Amino acid sequence: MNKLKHKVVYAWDNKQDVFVMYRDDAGKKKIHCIENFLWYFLIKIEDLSKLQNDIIKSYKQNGLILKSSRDDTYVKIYCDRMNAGFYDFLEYLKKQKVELLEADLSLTKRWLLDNDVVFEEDLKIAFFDIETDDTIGNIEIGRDKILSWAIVDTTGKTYYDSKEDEKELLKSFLNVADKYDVIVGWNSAQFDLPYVKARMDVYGLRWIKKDGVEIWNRIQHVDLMSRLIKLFSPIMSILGLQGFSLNEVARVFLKSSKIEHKEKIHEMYENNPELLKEYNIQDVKLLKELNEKMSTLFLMIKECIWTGSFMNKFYVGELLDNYILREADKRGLHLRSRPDKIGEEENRKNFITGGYVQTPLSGYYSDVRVFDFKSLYPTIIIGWNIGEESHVKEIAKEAESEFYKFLNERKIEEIDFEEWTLFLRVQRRKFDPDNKYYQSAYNQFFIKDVISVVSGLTANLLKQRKEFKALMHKHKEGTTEFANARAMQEVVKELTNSVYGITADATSRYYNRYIAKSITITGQYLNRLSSDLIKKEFDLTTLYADTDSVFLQISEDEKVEVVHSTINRRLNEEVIERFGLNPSEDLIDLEYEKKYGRLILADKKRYIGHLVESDGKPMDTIHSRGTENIKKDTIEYTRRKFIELVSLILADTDVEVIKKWVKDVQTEVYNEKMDVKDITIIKRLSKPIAEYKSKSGHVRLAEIMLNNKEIMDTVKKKHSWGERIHYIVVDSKSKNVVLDRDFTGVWDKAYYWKVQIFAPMKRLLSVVYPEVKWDYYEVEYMQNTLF
DNA sequence: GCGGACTGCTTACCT
DNA sequence: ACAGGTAAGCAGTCCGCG
Repeated sequence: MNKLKHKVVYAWDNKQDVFVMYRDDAGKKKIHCIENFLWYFLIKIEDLSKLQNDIIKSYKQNGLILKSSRDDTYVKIYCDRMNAGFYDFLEYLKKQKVELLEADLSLTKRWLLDNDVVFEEDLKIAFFDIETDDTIGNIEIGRDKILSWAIVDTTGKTYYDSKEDEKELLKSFLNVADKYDVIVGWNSAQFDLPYVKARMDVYGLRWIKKDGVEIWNRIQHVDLMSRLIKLFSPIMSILGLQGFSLNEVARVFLKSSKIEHKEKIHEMYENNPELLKEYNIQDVKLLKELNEKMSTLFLMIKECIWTGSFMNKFYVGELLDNYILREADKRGLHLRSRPDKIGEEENRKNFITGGYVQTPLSGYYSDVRVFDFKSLYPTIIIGWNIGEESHVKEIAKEAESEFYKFLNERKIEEIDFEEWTLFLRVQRRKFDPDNKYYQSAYNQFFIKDVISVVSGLTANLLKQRKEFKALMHKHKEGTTEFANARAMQEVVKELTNSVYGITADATSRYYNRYIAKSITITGQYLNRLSSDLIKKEFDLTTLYADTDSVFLQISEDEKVEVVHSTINRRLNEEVIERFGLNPSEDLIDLEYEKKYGRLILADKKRYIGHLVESDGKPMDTIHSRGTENIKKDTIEYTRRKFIELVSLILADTDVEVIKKWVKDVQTEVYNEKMDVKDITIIKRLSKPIAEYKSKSGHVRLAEIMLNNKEIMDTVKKKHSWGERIHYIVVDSKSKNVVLDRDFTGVWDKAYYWKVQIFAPMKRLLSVVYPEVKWDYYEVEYMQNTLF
């Protein structure tokens, strides 16, 4: 095969030929076509004996198997994937218990792995948006005409078309889009792209060719909204971001907005074409500006180059898969195929244990310090050399069943820590008398001397991250070098954090319950070990712990560093002693992260307090996790009063004053006229209405709205979430709820007080003032007391 | 018909 | 279309209750 001299912009296949796009020296798109690409998968050489000669022969005769080759470890089987018997053949192999390797790879992926290609970094990008005829009203993909489109590229070059002949309009869109490598839209995976596709099908335009390939197929697509949702949905409240409409995102990040218009799109099209043009172009300009502001695509491109992926398949699982396949390939290793539907179901039957969540010593504390394990799961993957190749499979099942025998129906968190330690010690003597392995807390064993692909990769990623961080500090903020280093640091971080995820993902080729559980359960053990050591060394009791965090009460600042260094030293000593870890390693680091001057520890995953220090920087803010003030289904009134109450508590207000305050709030709820906004409950739909087994208030209301065609049903797709239903409880006993717009002024005050307002407060109050009988305030308010 | 005890479903969160 | 753990509230069911 002649090696491609140019950098690859994009590649795809039609199950027969592979098309590789690059740009020539003049910058023109060119296609390199590998006709009848010889695709293959592999099996292990020891599985060869499981095959029956006559059957293989018949597959050869009918042209399915084209040829085969072997080395010491693997047999490559070259096949015609278009052959009707292809899937039969795979089924036959599975029935013979032959493990298929890399049989799920597309022709493109196979070609990219086997040819040492360089990915093009300088991609030409354009932002696009379409406007469609909205005369009818409801959105239905492809039903009505496309009225206009706008495109702007990264240099600011702008295109717009609104000609009446839709076929010509689409042609011009296609021609402009094809000047670029990637087109970027907003919610375009759900709207613009399928819409254009559907309308092009009306005129058969999707099959127009240029240089021998369909133009439509040679343009990559990115939905900027999906990416920003992934990046920012966890921190929406911090950003003050209400949602992911283009207008809202532009408001928060750009302090800009879409063009306002009162007319419908079709009215603008007919009566005010200039405004439509302005509107359409403004949208793509917002996309361009958003990207400039956040370097989103720049980062994505970096990630693609790094892992060997294309922009239009930008999922963490896919990126990591490409990366690991490449790394394995460099070592001459071939990996098993992704599970089929049956294998996936099998995988799902196993429940992977997660992180350790200690039942908190609920209470009101001062000087609470939070410590965090730095990159806990990556640390474990590296320290224990966890991975497929290092895993000692011969004893895996027996050692696992020993673990479950030991658990004896108990939950892991119920196990006495000393007992667990003792069990592991006995097991280690039994399974690893020669000390050749690392033992995980799940009683699985990993060979010491051959570094696994996943472990080596994770170590490499952590090392890279350190280097990029150092590089960042070497350069000034605002320079290209700084931006690059920061981008790469983020890329590496995202990948590192996802390595554990793919070992527990039932659909991934890296799924392995022994491995996934070894990681999480060792994490549980380390967390408990740290508490154990802290108790022994300093007689400090851990107040709370969740996965990789540990909460301790330490008043003196000087003591914090002592605790930190002592515990880290002891942790590393203990893992060497208990699990046979490499003595030179000094991996585990329980970092000091933040301090609460005061902390109300309410329950698991629910706490709120006065944050006074974080990452070495002084702070002065109320910080909470899981409590009602940050939950989106909390009514506004409660949100406000809750924070007010917390402020009173944190300010050492006398309990009698607080009791009076509670009573006053109750009086207000029962007697004052409330703003609808204050008592509106907002709940989001998560799936199509028909799929609900249990129909709570918001679902019943949504059902009616759906029947009236006021809302669209929820689509069961990634990143497309359902409508938020705003409603008010009129009478809780009879389950009477109304939409906020239909509110008549009648609402169930007793219900609101008891459930929506007082309950969250009571949970805090009974933790802070356990001696007070707060139930008293729950009872119905008597407007006219006898006294 | 209504409530308590219980289970399962649903939402939204934490790491 | 990378994971599991958890609280809280409601729906639905069973059952008792002259």
